[in-house]
Amino acid sequence: MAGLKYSRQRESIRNCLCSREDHPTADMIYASIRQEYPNISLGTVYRNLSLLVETGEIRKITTDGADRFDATLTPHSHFICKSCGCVLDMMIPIEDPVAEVDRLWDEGDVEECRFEFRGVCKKCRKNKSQA
Amino acid sequence: MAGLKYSRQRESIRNCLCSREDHPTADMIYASIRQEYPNISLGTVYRNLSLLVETGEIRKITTDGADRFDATLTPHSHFICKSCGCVLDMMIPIEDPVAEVDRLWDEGDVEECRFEFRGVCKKCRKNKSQA
DNA sequence: GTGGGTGCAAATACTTTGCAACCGA
DNA sequence: TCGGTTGCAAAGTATTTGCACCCAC
Repeated sequence: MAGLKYSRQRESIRNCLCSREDHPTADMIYASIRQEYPNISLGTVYRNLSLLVETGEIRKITTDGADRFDATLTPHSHFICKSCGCVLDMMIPIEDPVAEVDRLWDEGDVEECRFEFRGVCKKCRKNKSQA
Repeated sequence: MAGLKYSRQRESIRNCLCSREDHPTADMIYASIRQEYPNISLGTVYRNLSLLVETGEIRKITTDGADRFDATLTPHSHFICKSCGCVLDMMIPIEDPVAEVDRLWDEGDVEECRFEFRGVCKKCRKNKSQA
């Protein structure tokens, strides 16, 4: 984990991710950063996102299609809209089942649990009822 | 959903998936079916897996890397090994939080919840301790 | 100066798709 | 026969990587 040098690009990616509420894909971040650094390359965005995931500064959310990234480290769940694909944070507290499951289950060391909810988001519901 | 005609290939894919305990990728299924039908193409495997997911006969599991498929429809959770990437079924009953969350949350209609556990599987734990 | 970081483009991994031939009802 | 299905290959999408140059320390 040593040998991490400062870079404007990485800093910018970090800031971008912290300042937005959605969970952008690498490409969305790329588009955003390009406004400040028109020469940044998509490869650099991917490289830095991977680095930040490794250091634990951000989280990667694997869904259908492109991966999404999240700078909110507070434990929370995600809601994935099956209609538009958006990802929403759910700060609703749900008792963490990790300890209990780790006790009951003999096949591996359980370290983390993610809840993933699927359904239709408010916007899509509204659009549907108008159509 | 009408107009689904029988095909040996689809039948074979269905059987393959039902007979194995792991959660194979399209490519693993392709390799397996090829022993019986050497001429089957990867495209056909993908097409049929999509069809079976649409009709609800199988489930798609999106993880890092290639998608995996699961013929077990009984509600259950998955354990994903961060070391070898294997996916294990966890039949441990966890109270379904969908209703409660749908009641509390105002941003969308919650229809489904998936628990996803991460950690290190038994095999990898063993290998690690031997090294 | 040195090693990590960058832009670029090529390569990779996974999945979808167009098309003509084929097959089940 | 008719329309769904297949094999093949090409295309598409998402991500990674090799390399020469650049910059922070």
